[in-house]
Amino acid sequence: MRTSSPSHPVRLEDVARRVGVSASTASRALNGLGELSDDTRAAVLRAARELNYRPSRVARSLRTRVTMTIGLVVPTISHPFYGAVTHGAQSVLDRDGYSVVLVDSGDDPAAVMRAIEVLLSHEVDGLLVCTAPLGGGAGGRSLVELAARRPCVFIDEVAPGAGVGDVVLDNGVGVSMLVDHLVEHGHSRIGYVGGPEDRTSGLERRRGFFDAAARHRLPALDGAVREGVWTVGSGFEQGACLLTLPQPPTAIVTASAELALGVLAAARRLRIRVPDELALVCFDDPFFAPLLEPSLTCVAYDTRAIGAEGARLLLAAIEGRSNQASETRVPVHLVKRRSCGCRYDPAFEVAELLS
Amino acid sequence: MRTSSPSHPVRLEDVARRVGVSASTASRALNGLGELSDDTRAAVLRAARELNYRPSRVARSLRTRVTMTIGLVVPTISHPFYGAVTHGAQSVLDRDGYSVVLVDSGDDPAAVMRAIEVLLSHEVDGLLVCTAPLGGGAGGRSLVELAARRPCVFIDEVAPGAGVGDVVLDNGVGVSMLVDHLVEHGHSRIGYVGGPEDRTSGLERRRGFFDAAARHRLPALDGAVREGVWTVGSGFEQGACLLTLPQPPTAIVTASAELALGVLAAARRLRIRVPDELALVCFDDPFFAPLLEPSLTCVAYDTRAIGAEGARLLLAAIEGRSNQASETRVPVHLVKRRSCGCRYDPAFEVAELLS
DNA sequence: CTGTTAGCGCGTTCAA
DNA sequence: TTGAACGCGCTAACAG
Repeated sequence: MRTSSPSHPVRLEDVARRVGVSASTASRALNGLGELSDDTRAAVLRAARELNYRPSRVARSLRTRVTMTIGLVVPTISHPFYGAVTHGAQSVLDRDGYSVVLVDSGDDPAAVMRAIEVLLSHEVDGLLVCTAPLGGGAGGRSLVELAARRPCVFIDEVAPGAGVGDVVLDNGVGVSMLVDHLVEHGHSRIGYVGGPEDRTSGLERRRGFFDAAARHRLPALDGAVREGVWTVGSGFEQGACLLTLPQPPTAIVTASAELALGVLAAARRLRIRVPDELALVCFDDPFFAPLLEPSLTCVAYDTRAIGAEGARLLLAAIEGRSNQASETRVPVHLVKRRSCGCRYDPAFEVAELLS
Repeated sequence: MRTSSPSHPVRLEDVARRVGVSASTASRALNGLGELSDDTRAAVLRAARELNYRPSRVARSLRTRVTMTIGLVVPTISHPFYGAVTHGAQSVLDRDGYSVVLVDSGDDPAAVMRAIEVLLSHEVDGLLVCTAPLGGGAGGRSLVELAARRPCVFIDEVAPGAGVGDVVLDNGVGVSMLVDHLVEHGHSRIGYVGGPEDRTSGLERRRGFFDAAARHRLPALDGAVREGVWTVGSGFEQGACLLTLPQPPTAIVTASAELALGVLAAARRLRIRVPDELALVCFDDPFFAPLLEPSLTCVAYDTRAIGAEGARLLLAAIEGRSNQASETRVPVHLVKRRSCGCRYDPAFEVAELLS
């Protein structure tokens, strides 16, 4: 049985009375505003500390129309990518006194909408959205409208015309690096396993593959560019298809780590040795990549920086420091290990683990 | 340049005026309270929809002293464990209309305190804390005080005397299962690599190891029980120590997946074959465990269920349905793969991947 | 430099 | 069944 203790045991008025000043003076002292004598200010601060005064944020928010909260929408917080994005964003926001209201919406566009609605109803000062249907569709329109109610930054997703900016990985460049490297190893029959193409990352990575293939004038292989979902199981299925083709590719690029794991499993099942009979490389650099057998050659990037940069963009817009929408591309780089056919430096291997 | 649009374009009063009733009547209609005629209620609801009315949660919160938010404190949101806990908690809370305010505090007790302070200042209705110094210390006391201001459930941490409950893994049972299984394989020289023992999981897992070792009357090996931190690098270091002992163990239990990966790397570096020369098993079942070479025998559990159960406990306390603190233990189970020396069923292997 | 007043938007008395 | 009045706790406008 809980005793119904008041949520605000000590109010500003209590502090003021204790010192013998008005509430507005106490408010000024605590917020460091206005001009007032040093001794009353000190007295108020002391009284506040003695009484263990904590301002009510909701009362303050009602008055100032500022909640000091940011809404964050992610499709799957349990995925390390979004976890790291969240970490990066949260640390930047926290430094500026903002708190994060998190909604794990899943991928369904309708759920994303509901998530944004909920966040707006909490009167968040801004929105960080890590998933969104691409513009143009029915969902796209209303998303634009929703996002217009508050400053909004899209992460890992370009949303032309909506929001105050977006921060996206250099998807095309990353996949190009992977293809280039396979070509350096002498491959020309290269397959690709991608993700859903209704979203930026799936779309841009596949485009990156086609661009690189065209640049190197690689032969177009029948059925060697496949689209799956972002899971190990899907990678296994698509990989098995690719590897049982009449003329299977000698190398495969995947659009994510999970897809690569699936392809690796498929190769093992078919007794195809990696990298001797099949080179395998992927976008994403999971922390266990050096420990796979063979260790996985990857395109790596700073996931936390994505969230941090998104948060910075958003804060700039909220605080009026930014005037126009901006698109930030986060750089990626190639990490050569053994699955591509490279020899792996044992010293580097250990260094990677200890980092 | 942002136009300073009012954050609440349409207020309850606007809806009321449109229908021609008082604000209090409109409030009653929208909240389904009081007794009022069906037609006015319908008219109010329609007007609210037409005007696209959204109640101001902060105004409501100021009045009702309920914010419909729950504070969640995690040490590292980018770790899949806390990501999954968050996912589980969020989905349960969302179903009941609560939103999650997330703070990624890190491990430092002082930072955890600050996180809780921030959440309390936002007047969250309850707290879910995934990390906490064990009671007794200086931090323990003030934590108890902090947690007393709002219903609080501890996750993955027992906090005797604080909060309305906790939900914790069956740590001891899990480690016992691992030891039992190694003994079945004929091992008696078993080493252990654990995590920091200032927290529940590190402590209980090590105790579980000692209990199981005593039960099986295993010989006590000098320096074969080691304490590290929860990283791959630490596992590597501790594993290397263990494996270069004059009489190294023939099997190693680790308290986490990261530690196991480190030990695996150390074994490879020392050219010790797993499982032929060293059996290796661990607490935690990461999704890539089946794809390691050899695939890793683990203690698995439902991570999301931990968060979900914590949320349920908290909601029960908030809504007054629960009367006393309760401790929930989440069951664990053994997943046999190849690193322990078992033969791995290929059919099972594929089934695991596709799940 | 300080006090008084008013009101953010809502829910909940009390009275009709 | 409905309306008028009040106040949650705070900050901003205006006076002094």
